[in-house]
Amino acid sequence: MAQISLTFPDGNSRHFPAGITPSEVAASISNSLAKKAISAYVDDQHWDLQWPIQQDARIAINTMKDEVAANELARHDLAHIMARAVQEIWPDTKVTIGPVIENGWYYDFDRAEPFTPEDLGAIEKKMKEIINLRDPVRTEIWPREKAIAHYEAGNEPYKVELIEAIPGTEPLRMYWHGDWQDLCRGPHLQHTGQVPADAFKLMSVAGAYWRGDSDRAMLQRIYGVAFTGKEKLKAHLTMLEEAAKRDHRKLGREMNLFHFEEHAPGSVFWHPNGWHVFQNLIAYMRRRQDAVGYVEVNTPDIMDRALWETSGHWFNYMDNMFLAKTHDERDYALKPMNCPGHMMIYNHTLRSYRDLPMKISEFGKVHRYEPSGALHGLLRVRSFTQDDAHIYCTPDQLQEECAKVNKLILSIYRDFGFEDVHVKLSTRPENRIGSDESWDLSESALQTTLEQAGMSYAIFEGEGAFYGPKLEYVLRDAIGRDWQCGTLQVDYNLPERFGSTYVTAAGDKEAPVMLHRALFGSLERFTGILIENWEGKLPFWLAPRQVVVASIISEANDYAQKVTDLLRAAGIRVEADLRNEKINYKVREHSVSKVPVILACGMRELEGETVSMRRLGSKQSSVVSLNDVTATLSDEALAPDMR
RNA sequence: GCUGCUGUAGCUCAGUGGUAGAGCGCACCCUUGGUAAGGGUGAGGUCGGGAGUUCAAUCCUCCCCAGCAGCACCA
Repeated sequence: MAQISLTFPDGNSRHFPAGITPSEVAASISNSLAKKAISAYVDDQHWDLQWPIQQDARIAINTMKDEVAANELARHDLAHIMARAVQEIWPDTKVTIGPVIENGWYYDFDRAEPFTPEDLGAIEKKMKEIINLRDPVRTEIWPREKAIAHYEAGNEPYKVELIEAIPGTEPLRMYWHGDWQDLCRGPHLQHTGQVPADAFKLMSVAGAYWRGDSDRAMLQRIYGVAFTGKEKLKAHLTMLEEAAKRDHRKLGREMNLFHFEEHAPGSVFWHPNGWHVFQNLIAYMRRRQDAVGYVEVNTPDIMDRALWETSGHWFNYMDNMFLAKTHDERDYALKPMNCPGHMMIYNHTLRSYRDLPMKISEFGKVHRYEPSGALHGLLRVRSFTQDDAHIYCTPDQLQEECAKVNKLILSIYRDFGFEDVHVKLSTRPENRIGSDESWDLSESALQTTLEQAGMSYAIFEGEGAFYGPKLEYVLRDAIGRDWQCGTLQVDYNLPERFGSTYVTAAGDKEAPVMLHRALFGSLERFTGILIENWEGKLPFWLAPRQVVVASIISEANDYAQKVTDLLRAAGIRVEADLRNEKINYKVREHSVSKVPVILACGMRELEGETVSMRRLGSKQSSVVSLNDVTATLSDEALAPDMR
């Protein structure tokens, strides 16, 4: 029999007969390892204990102590166990797919009746019964015809479709958990009793399209989470509760920042506090852009159909546009993007190569009719303000301009505490315009930018815009959902559509390359992300109310007012709280509304010309002399770029 | 847009086929209290909108709107 060589993590190799399984390998090492083994990594591939190994490989045997492997297996087995439970309770249910995801798994079912929250409890109970059976898990490779015939006989059309989509060269693997069978890549545990019966929970049920296609059937997806121990499950659930507390929609209400109305779905009513943050962000960005040579413009919100036809939006973006009918004979539309307006400004005069690169920025409010189900607080709205800019440059300048934008965006994110930013590079889609040479150029400009900056990034093949590739800078919300914020896109298309040119040194006319870029992305979304990131505890320079001066007894009211006036004169956003309330009450109220600094004034402070300063989140207060307090706080009140 | 759920006072939520309740907040009064809720009194609701069933609808049915979770979408 042929021999193979398996290399263990300690570097030692041993020979085994070809076709040996990890289970047998473990047994050859020790009885206890054989008992404890749950799976293996074979050349870094997660390998079922039952699968034979046919060639030389590196091997590592996993036990329950290998958390990554243990979680992956248990979650996968739980998906099967859940599907089995569902089919035992409701035999008419058709099964589809059930993959492992972060923290757990889901499984999509087709069933006429919706699952209710009570059903989840019943399913969980049934799952625990199945776990207690300690049913063995076994696997076989089946020929396609047999598998298809099996699922046709069992009236499981989704499985038949899945098999038909699998290339004929790939083996079809079947798994059994007891008598319940599923088509599955594996690997799995050895019996159902190995999954942590006390460390999983079914979380929710929601709709999901079959094969992710909105033209196809809507299935019911049940989500579950599972961990290697019940403490870890508990910690996860606690984390979710904590995350819910930093939801920007909740904090926005508590901090009186903004609200929404059903009369304007997806559009923000900014309250004074929230608008202050918003304007502060704009002021910051304006300074950052001014410092590197941008010029700011403003273009109309409503423009004629003809412009949108030229830009291509009228035919390509119509479904997402708000239209404005007027009493005259003209069709107008609210701008969904600022680019066409900037094209008008660029084209208004003859441009020279000496003018380039030209960086036109606008805090432009755009309107997009987003699908109702997509709306999500400040993070996905129908009207929003972009910190938009378009950079017109020569092809020779492209690389350098991309690098500058990338550098600027990272520097800005750092100012807001975002150190690790996920970057996606989306490349040419199938439906695109422009020559392959121009795509080569623009993709490489973006990729080179990231490489030179030493950044890690993910490539999304074919997900670029039809006119050019893009970089997307992604930030995470409180519960781990990703939101695209900044973007950098290369565009050869729009300058051509609008006939934009510049005069070269030789006196010829050539089309400029255009970069679209937004750094915050949307002021609305960025504000929402900031609120969640800081749990509402905005840094001093951004906080709408920076200081509240609270009197402790009414005799100190005049003094508290004097302190307030002093700080206000120094440019601090400050309010006096002279109400007839206890200091405990005032401290609590202003802490809840996230005021960064509370200055308490009683008789002691009055007599000593001091204040008692308490920072948000601190239990302690410190005595600061009146002379020092203004200087300390004025310094903190400066934005990071002004320090 | 799709599937499911939700919509009662400014907020968080209870409740009933006979037109409504709590806590917080708000107003007023008492209280002058030293760092996360002092006490009392009071005001406040077309029970998301429309239609239907009924002697009677906030409650049951249907349609619409909005929100929540997920999916799809996101130039």
